Amino acid sequence: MPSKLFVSAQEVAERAGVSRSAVSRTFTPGASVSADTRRRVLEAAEALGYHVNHLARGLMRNESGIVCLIVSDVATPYRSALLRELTIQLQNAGKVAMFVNTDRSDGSVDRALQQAIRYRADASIILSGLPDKSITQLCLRSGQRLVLINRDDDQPGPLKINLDDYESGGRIATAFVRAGCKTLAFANSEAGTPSLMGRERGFIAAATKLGLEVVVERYGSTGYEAGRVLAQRMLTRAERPDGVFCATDLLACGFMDAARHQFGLSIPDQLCVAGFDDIEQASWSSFNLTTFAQPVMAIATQAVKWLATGGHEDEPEGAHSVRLKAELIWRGSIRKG
Amino acid sequence: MPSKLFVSAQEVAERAGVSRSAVSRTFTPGASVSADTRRRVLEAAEALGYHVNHLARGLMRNESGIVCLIVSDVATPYRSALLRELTIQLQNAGKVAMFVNTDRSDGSVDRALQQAIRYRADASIILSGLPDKSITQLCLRSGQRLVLINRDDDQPGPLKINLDDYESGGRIATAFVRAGCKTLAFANSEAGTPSLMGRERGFIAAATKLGLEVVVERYGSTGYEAGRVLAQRMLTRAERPDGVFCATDLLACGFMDAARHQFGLSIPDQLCVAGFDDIEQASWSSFNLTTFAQPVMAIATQAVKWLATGGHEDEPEGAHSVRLKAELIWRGSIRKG
DNA sequence: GTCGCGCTTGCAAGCGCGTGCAAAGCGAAC
DNA sequence: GTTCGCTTTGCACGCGCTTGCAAGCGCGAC
Repeated sequence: MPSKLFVSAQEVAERAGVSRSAVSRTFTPGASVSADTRRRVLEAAEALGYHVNHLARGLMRNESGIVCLIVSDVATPYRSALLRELTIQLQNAGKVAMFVNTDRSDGSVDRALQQAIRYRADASIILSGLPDKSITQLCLRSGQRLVLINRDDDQPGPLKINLDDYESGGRIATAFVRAGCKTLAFANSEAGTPSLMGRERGFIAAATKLGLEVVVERYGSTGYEAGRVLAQRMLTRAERPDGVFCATDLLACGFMDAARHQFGLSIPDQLCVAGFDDIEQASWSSFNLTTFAQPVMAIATQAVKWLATGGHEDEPEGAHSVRLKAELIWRGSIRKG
Repeated sequence: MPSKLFVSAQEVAERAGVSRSAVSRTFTPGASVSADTRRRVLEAAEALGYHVNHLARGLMRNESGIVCLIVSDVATPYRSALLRELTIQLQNAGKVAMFVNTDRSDGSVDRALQQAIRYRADASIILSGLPDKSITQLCLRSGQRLVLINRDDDQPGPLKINLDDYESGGRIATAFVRAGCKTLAFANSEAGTPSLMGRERGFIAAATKLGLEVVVERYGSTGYEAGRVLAQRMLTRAERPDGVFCATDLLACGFMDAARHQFGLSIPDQLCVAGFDDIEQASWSSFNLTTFAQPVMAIATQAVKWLATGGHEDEPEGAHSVRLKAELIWRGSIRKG
């Protein structure tokens, strides 16, 4: 099957009339090669279609240039947006992204991390789930860096990037009160991740401080369908809420669609809604959703920067954790105060 | 920095009291190892946290297990759905996905393919753009398989997966006529890819055959905003179209939103709309869009199957090209005939 | 006891590359 | 002409792994 193999540095060396090390050095930034040999090597390489074998290089340098992205639900707007930003910035930093899909099953993330280890990835970025402690230990012992995004794990070593979910919950509660809402509600999924729960707790805390109670309902995933179901449940209550904070934009979209088309409610006149993530659909005029923007770019920048600098072990403990601010994007789903 | 390295087969061999080859064979399916040594090796490996180095294995076997996915606009619903399916199926086939983002710039795809070559990927799957002929030649010469999805290139060698775009255009034209539409229109982007143009040509051909003219307007990308602009242009015409086929669902979403919220039109009573892709949003009740479903699963299956079988060179030429059918999903954006 | 067969196992070569080390080349200073 | 210092170059080793080959082993048949 492998009829013609790839061309090796040896062949380039022969064609250029130099030694193999000269070829190697030509493609190693900072190595000592005269301008003349470099030119001859490059010509030969071009003619033969030579490309450095990064598998072999990774073997020698003990640094593969691979960064493993571990994600579930890639097809989701927020996830794919973050993925996009991460891969672009990784590419700019000279790394290449390896992509591993996870599902909800036990050990799924662990298997993904093992894949990363097998390919000697320089680092892994985890966007979903949480790996077993023994695996992360293995990664760190092996010299592999780890980044946890919105995962809120407490073990030392990995870089942890989180948002101010709790504070955001508070800010939006205030906005609802200003808009004159009397009955608040929080629509959450059953996933129970720290970010979702943070938003919930912050929202409830601020609302009670402002003298209002919050009805909380949790159901299903963080997707559109779950939002519809939550609307079903909440809008048939005796005391119908008139200000609903949905834990994600997708939930909010489902919620709004059900509220309008099934319950005939007008937004924001009869019902105020807010979401979280600022996915593209939130800006569509069918939704025009007031929401918090995930600082996707900043998240990616932080992650890549930490990887590029090698993530020094000796830096203060606090530096392993970053908290970013989610910006409130005002649109039309909440009445003006 | 690399304080503790990864554990190697040598160390496992020493701990298990066997030779290094025995370790290697234990992790090579089909190799000859006695049950006893296998057990001892596995125990030692477990204790030490050993994982086969796939860089080194790839070097020997001349088969890295890496498949490179080359995509632009990952954050788009259709693209991310396809990406998801591909990665899942690749994982199930024992491969791992390497992800390279491209942009609109010249040579972007070529650079991506070079990355694939550097990592000695077993194959590359191209979802966006079209590489230079010289690069694809290099890939094929190097023994790297190539899959082009919806790209419609004519050079031999790569597997080409396409849809029946032309026929789909025809089918939807008939549907519009049955719904009693009098003035048809096609809303396209300026991208001009073969798939988009195929839909356009098929739609026009069928419509003229049915005795109707088609207004064609092209603008911008294939996204939501372009759809709004297209609506702006088309719905202000003297002869306003009452049946519009949008080249993609995102265009359709933008078009519908503008038609409703800006022009106060009711869909499907005053205006029938159809799209293409069947992204998740098409099923949302705000849109309830009649559209063609990309056979995402079938596309991925075909691609992975071809890679798994090694894509024999000696098979008949026709086998290098696959045409799949886009299923028409009936929803509520076209009146019943 | 001997032979032959089949299964295991270790040896050693080599995949393509980076890099330390020493030799070579070269120019300037004496 | 000799010496010194710097840059360039080739050699050879090793990264962690697979695999052909031949030796080792156990066992039944003769």
